[in-house]
Amino acid sequence: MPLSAPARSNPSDDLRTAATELFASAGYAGTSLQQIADAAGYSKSSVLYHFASKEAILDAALGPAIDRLEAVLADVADLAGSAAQRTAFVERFIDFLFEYRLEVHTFINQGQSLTGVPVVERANRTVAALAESVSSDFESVEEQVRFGVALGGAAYTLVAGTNFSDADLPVPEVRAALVTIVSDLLIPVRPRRAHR
Amino acid sequence: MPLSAPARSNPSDDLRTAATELFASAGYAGTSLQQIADAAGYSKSSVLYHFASKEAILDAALGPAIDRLEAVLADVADLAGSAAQRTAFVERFIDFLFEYRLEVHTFINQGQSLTGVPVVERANRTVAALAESVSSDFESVEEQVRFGVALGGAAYTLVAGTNFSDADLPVPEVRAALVTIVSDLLIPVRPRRAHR
DNA sequence: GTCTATACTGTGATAGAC
DNA sequence: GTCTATCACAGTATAGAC
Repeated sequence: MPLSAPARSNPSDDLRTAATELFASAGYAGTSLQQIADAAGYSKSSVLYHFASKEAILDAALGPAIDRLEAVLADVADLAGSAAQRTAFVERFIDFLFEYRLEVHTFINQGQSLTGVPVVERANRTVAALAESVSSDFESVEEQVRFGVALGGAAYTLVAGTNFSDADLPVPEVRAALVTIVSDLLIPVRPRRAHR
Repeated sequence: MPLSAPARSNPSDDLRTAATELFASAGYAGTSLQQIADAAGYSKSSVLYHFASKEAILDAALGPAIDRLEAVLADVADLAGSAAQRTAFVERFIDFLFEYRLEVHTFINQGQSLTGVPVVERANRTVAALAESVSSDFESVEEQVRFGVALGGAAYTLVAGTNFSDADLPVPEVRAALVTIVSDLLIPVRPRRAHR
């Protein structure tokens, strides 16, 4: 590997990036190998040289996000304690959503229709572990629903850009608002946070 | 029309129902006319006798839900006032989500990838009107994010059944929990609701 | 590593028999 | 109204030239 290597990514990364964007915007079933090839500037066959199949591309697209979520999870596995620790966890989780919003979008919106695909099953397991970490046992239905609304709502908000939402909100403010809202939703004993 | 007509629906309804379920579970792009035909017990050509195109089936699948949401919207158009009125609106909205959860699922999860499809654009306009009705002008980013989390979170929770959620929660309790949670999220001046 | 050419299957949609 | 047969095309994937 030459020291003065150009900044350009390798073909696999180009293809993975293009596929990640297309899977989020047009859906996995709605994206063809030809579209991925065109977006990355290769031929359809080149795509299948770098990846064994379309499913392998999905694997490469979602894998890093799951790795990152597992890392976040490992960091906070032991802390179930103070409110400050929980807030720190929420912040890290929201940051994860921002960093991997395309992958989260794909999982949230299409995970159900991709049941049985190994990488999606792995993601399901990781999210289940996350749920257990947040509330080691859901004591009430409302608590469980709160978790679902917080996760689904936050993930959806981050990604609803081109939908009915007016979109183009300032990122720092959205992040702060989400931290507040998700914290409120997840922390059962809720000392009111000052906001505004 | 004979008075003693059997309870069985007409073919168009059978096909529309089958398509609604398949669009929600496998996605619009992931559902073929053959699958719809098989599910309803007809041939592929019969499907295209009752509907001019695949897009026309999507139209028929989503249309009634949009009609219903518009009705809910019309009922509460004038009331922007008391907290009790807002709670009544939230209850009606949650009931709408339950009644049309398959259609809402399809719209929420795939609306973005179906940009340009007339029925989806119509749904986008209706939801935009809903947003304006709830908060005629979003005064802060947090308020706007709250709306997104409430809508996306509630809709997602109702539908996440086969996903990471353990599912199979009792409907009445989920409904009550959602009313509480969404009310908390949407009502800016928040006198704390007692729960549990 | 990248391409063209090709195989094969499934797609949405049409024509026409019954 | 429902079907079989057929169409043109796009889908994933493979083979082989360069």
